[in-house]
This record gives sequence, structure tokens and C-alpha cells, in this order.
Amino acid sequence: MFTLAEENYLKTIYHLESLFGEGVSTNAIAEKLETKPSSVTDMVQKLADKKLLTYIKYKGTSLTDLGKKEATNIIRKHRLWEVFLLEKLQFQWHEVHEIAEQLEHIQSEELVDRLDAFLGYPTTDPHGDPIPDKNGYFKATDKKLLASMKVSEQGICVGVKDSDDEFLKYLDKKNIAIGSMITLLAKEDFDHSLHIKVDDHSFFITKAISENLFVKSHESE
Amino acid sequence: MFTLAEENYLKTIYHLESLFGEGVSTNAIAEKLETKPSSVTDMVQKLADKKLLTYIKYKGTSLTDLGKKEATNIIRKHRLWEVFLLEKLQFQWHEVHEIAEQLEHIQSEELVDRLDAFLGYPTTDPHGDPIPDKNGYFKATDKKLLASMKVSEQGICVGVKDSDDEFLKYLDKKNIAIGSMITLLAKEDFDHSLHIKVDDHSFFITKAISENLFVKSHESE
DNA sequence: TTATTATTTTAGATTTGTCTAAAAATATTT
DNA sequence: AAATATTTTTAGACAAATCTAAAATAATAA
Ligand SMILES: [Mn+2]
Ligand SMILES: [Mn+2]
Ligand SMILES: [Mn+2]
Ligand SMILES: [Mn+2]
Repeated sequence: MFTLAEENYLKTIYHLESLFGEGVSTNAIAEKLETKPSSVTDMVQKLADKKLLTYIKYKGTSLTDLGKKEATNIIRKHRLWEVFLLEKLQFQWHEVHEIAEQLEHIQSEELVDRLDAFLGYPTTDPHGDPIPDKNGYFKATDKKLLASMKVSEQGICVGVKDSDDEFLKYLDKKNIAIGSMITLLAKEDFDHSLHIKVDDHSFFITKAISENLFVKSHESE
Repeated sequence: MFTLAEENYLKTIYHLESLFGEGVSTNAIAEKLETKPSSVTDMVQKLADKKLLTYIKYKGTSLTDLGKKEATNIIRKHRLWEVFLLEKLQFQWHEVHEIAEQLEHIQSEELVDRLDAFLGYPTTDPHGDPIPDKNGYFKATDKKLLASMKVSEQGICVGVKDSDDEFLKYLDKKNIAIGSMITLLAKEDFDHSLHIKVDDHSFFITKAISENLFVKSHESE
């Protein structure tokens, strides 16, 4: 249906739009895709011609409903493949993203449906992100940053903000995974480091870590 | 490592070379890839520069060891994915080839190794073709055409020559699959049609069918 | 062996997606 | 408000992979 480049643009614009709102800037897209702004302008004009997004010169772009549908479908495929790689092929959670970047472009609706069934219709990917259904629908998980927790509050780890490779490896080393029970024992006002308990043992984490981990309040279950 | 187009050329040249011998003609490649001879000349010159094949103007091309290694690796991936689609996702055998055409280009050695293990190290694909190992090695199955069997001889169906969609559907309808026991009951000299018994029930097949089905003699087990 | 036909290569053009350099528009300072 | 800086677009070029049309070579027939 669409080319590899077109699909990557749609996915990127979708992510930027849900983070920063409508009217995604040319530079933001260029940075995310590691390309030049001039290339982005060209492609965005082409995607506008195809009714996948609206584009106003110097004002940025926003996906149309058609563009959003296409984007969520690619994200659906990406996340289903990530589950497959982790659950069935025993990859580690920091290894799956790169391969899913390729697999997300395989064209076959039947394949995606059967993969979904084979995996038991999962609702989140290995990083805690929701998997859209066939119609692009998914419920936004009510998560908040670990940094925003109050002392003695309990939370369940539900996802990561930036799924950077090194960060995921750090989490593995510290035995923090999706589903881990995290209790905030104390906050250090000076450097905003946190003393936390994960499942059974406790340790300290920096501010940077606490701003990259999503938790769901335990009460709000 | 290589582009999608380059990989498809390598795979096609490999198949043509193993069918008709060294020195594959420009026209033969063009026909298989549904492209123009002039495009083939261009690409073949590029692949020769990259030491993947030897090319002599007007004389045809032959893969180098490097080219063969690359080609068998793509074929390995193609066939492993076909097994996955059939065994794990319950696709029918005539549906798997087209999707595998896409999946064969996914780049990740680790992925192929883990897929191989996940499938239990299969040695043949759903159409009876051997799956090369990591080094490109596979044993040529000692198969022969059903058309070459003698009356009252027994054989096990081990593969198809042309895995055309309609042909595979015909086989499904007639309950002929890899592993089916086939007995040749009688030959009709006039139109070369055959009266055969498959597992339990018997029926007639045309010459065309008999020249598209591979069997392994039952004695030679 | 010469003429005709078929195959293959070259030349030049096209599409897609990218780039650099320069121009235009917008945003921020002074 | 004018000057400066930043962002964005345009213009022109390029590599990859393809095409058409024409030229060159090889194979076949007369
Ligand atoms: Mn991912
Ligand atoms: Mn991608
Ligand atoms: Mn196949
Ligand atoms: Mn292919």
C-alpha cells in the first residue's frame, strides 16, 4: 500500500503528535528520522497529496483520520512482533525493538491477525505500551512517572518512557520489569534521588531513572 | 548488507543456475523477475563489481562462492518462515510463499537462529524443499517425478516442482500432501494419464500433474 | 556465407528518496 | 521597530532501480 519511507514518516508523525499535539514541526520530524528538514518538506508534501495528513507551509503537519489509521496499524504490527520476539523467541526486551522496526513493514493483514491470535491477543508490548486493535483503538493506560510518586506509595511498573537500550539493560540488572511492585521509601530533596524497594530488595535510583519509568498506583486497581 | 533488489537477483540466479547450469542468460533472469533485460544487465554488472557473481558480456553470469552463500542464506530464511507460517500460524501451504517473499529479507542473524530453534530445526519446507543450514549446506533429496514411476511402484510424496497456487489448491482438494503414500495403479499410454491410489482412495490424474509432483521410492528408505 | 532473427548491451529518461546550498518566512533580541 | 537568529522551503544534484529505444553482438536460416 505505502512505501517503507512513507510508513516510517507516518509512524513518526503519529508519535510526535501524540506527545506534543497537532502541528508537528518539520525539524522535529527530521530529528526523529535522522534526516534533513528539506527531505521532510518533500515527503510531507507528498503525504498531503495522498490525503494522509494536512500540511500548511511553515505551520507544520497533522495526520488525517486516514493517516492515523495507517500509523496505528504500523504500531500495532510493531508491538505484536515485539511480543512475539520476546515471548516465543526468548529475546530480551532491549533487543526486540530494532528487529520489529523491520517486521512492522511486512504487508499481510491475514498474517497480523493470525500472529495476534497465536500470541493470545496481547494488549501491551514488552515495554508496557498498548497494542492497538484492528480498528486502531486502544485504551490509554493511566500511568504516571515514578518521579511523581509520594513517599510510602506503592506502584506497579507498567512501562518505560524512553526505551533506550542502555536504560533497559540497567533495569534488567536491577531486576525491574513490567509488573514489578515498586515502593517509594524515601526522597532526597538535594539531588532528587529516590530510595525504592523493588519486590524484595531496596536500593537507590537517580532522578533520571525515576523520570523514565512509568508506574500505575496500586490503589487504583 | 544488500538491498532488496540485490537479494532477489541473487536468489533468482541461484535457482536458475541449479536448474540449467552455469552461465545464466540475461533473458532468463529478466523473465523470472518480471523485469526487462536491460535492467538485468545493469544489475548484473553491479553485482559483478561486488564480487557476488562473474559476468562475461553476452555469455551470461554465474554466482561466486560469496554469491552462493548469500543466496542460500536468503533461501534458508524463506523456507524457515514458510515452516513458521504453516506450523505455528496455521496458514495453508499455498499461502505461505508470498508472505515468505517479504520475510526472507528481514536482517538479523540472531532472529533466524532463534526461529530455527523455535521450529525444532526443520530440514524441509512445506513444499518438500530442503532448508540450508547456517553454512548453506543441505542434502539434495533423492526425489523423482511421479511421471517416472513404474506401475505398481509405491512412493512417498516429498515435494512439488512448481508451487503454483492453483496447483497446490488442487492437491489439497485431492488430499495429496507431503508424506502421502502414492501407489501407481495403471498408466494410460494414449494421454499419459495415471490411475493412482493416495493413502486410501484411488483416482485419475493428468500427465501435467504427474510431472509436477516429486516422490521418493518407498524401497529406497 | 550472407541474410535474417534473436539476444544482449548501451544511451538516455524517469521515479523515489535523499542531500547541499541558497532563499524565504518566522521568531527572538536588542 | 529594526536587527539577528532560527526554522522552513526551494532549487538543483545524486544514487538506486527501473524503463524505452536504438545499437551491437550472437545465433540461425537461406
Ligand atoms: Mn519498539
Ligand atoms: Mn520502520
Ligand atoms: Mn516459497
Ligand atoms: Mn524476495
